[in-house]
Amino acid sequence: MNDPRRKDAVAYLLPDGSQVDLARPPHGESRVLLQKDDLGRQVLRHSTAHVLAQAVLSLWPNAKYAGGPPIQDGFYYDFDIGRPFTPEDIEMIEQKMADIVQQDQPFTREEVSLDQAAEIFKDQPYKLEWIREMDPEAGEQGVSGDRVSLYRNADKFVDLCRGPHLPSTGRIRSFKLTRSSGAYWRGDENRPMLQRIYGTAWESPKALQEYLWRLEEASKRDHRKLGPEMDLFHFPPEIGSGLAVFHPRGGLIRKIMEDYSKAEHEKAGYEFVWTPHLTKSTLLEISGHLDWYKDSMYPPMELEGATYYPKPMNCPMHILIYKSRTRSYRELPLRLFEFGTVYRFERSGVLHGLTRVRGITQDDAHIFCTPDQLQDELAGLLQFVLDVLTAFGLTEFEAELATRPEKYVGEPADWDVATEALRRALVTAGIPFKVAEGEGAFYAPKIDVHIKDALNRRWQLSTLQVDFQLPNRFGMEYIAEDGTRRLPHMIHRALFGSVERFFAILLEHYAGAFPTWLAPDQVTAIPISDRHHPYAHRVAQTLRDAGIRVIVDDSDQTLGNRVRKAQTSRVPYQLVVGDKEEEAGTLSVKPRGGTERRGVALDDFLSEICEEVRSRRISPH
RNA sequence: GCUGGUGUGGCGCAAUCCGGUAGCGCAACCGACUUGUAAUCGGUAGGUUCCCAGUUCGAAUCUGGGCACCAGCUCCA
Repeated sequence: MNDPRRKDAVAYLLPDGSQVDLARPPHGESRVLLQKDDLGRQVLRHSTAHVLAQAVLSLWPNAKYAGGPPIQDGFYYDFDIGRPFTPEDIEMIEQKMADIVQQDQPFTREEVSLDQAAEIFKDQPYKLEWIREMDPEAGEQGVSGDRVSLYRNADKFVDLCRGPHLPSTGRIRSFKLTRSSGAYWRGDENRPMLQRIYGTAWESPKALQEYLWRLEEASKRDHRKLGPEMDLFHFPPEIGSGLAVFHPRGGLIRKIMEDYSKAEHEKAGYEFVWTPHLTKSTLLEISGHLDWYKDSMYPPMELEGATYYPKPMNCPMHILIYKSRTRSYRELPLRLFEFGTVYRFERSGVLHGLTRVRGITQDDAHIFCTPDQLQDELAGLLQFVLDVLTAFGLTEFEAELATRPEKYVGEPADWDVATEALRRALVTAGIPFKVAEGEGAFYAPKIDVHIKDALNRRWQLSTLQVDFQLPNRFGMEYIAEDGTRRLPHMIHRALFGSVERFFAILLEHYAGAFPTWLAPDQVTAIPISDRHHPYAHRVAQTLRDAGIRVIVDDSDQTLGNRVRKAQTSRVPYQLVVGDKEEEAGTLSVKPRGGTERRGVALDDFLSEICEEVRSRRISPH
């Protein structure tokens, strides 16, 4: 069941063209036909969640049930049965659900008063909590005033619910319970932990199979698996959770990413700075970060009467560079860039491979400008972000405009100016975006740029923030044309977000098969027999002289064995050379995932691959 | 941090429930084969069963603590 207080109610279009508000179905209409669209799926999953709760209640009559909405790809429902669910429990529940579906029980809707609802759910403390909080005046949940809607199926199960539902449980075609785990009641870590069961439901067995395939594919290309397997990086337990080491091949990919990024930043007018990894507490007191984030920072070191912290962000240090001398309006915008590694003590449970680490390298820059320059700077910056991400083969963008949170610093009027500047930049760039109310940082509103990867998963990458607070706190100024001292505006921005996270996303996006320009090994040369070793090495040297990364597999193995290894290693090109090639000075060229071409002149291949690398083409051919 | 789960040669797994000499495949190494496009054959070596305590005649297995990882919750400057 949905949290009745949800405000994101959506309308659902019935087959006859009339609209149904999911929060308030019209009188007499409690049924929606199953359709293969998002809203149809919501209704399906919502109904399946009811069946899940019904199954749990029938197996554990004393179970307390809380709520269970449809979610991306499925649904969940929270319960309290006094202990966690075991895998055997889940199997049993799934079987019970299948029975309920088989029985084709009709869903029916009714309306009762809040008092009647409280009586019906008198043994259900979680339901009662919701009922008590419903405001009869607001009429949010019920049909009107103090009335609230319930859904039953076959008099065997009743739930507080806004609906709508499928006509009957028999309409549920394909579902599967996927996992269970603890979840705090109402998402509050100070409240009891319930046991949540997750499931998925689809309009056809085929759609379910496709979904399960996607899950399997995601797990196959999981960077935590591919990374060590491809010898790119690992997390040594001796160093500690969330602290990765990059191996030569991973380090090379990282270097290529960073080199490209630096070259683009240089072209875009950035200047490169470097700042230390430790700072006295003084700096963080001025910036305010110590007040806000002390709990998620590495603890302080006391030395010679001073207190030092590993830096949790780079911004204040860049500000000190700005402040090192008087700045004129002629110098602005001043753009300071650094690959800055920062340390944050993320809680142990949130760490996740390279996507959530404790040692984070940001492609971090701070732009200081005059108020007049702000708008142009933002528009140019947003385009720069899209251009750089596009070069890495990420081409589907969406953005979020995150506005002032409940806890913030500064003047609301400044926040409004900054937010509006960001909004206009989004409109200029023409990126689809939605507003995330209250999701901004404590000191600034921001734009978050999301990309979609090859499996259609969304990742948040870049962030752009307009900050009036830190310049204030640090007393920054510039000398304006009229000779007066003015407060500069400050833009925080990162494109990759974190190099580690971006690395992981690329690894998963490409399933390890990096475009040639990023691939640590670009070519494998395979001599057919011992007598072709010299030719293979000559070919390799010619390519290397042109900057191509080549390995020669002259190991004592059969040709088939070495070809297989080259294929499974995801190297973009394999070159097989034997008598024919050596005599003619040619190659047999087989691109990763393509078909071989024999008799290719070495020079031709060389210019092809060099052009491919130069243009950063995504797939080899 | 919280709830639950997992931890066995480099990798993937078996033996764990019910305590009794830790096994298999791949990879590695050695040898033979000299190959025309996804796994040649034969042999060898490799283990503090995550760590520390405890129970026991005996612990990979049971108990306690720690570390690391996994799923989710909460958090994410």
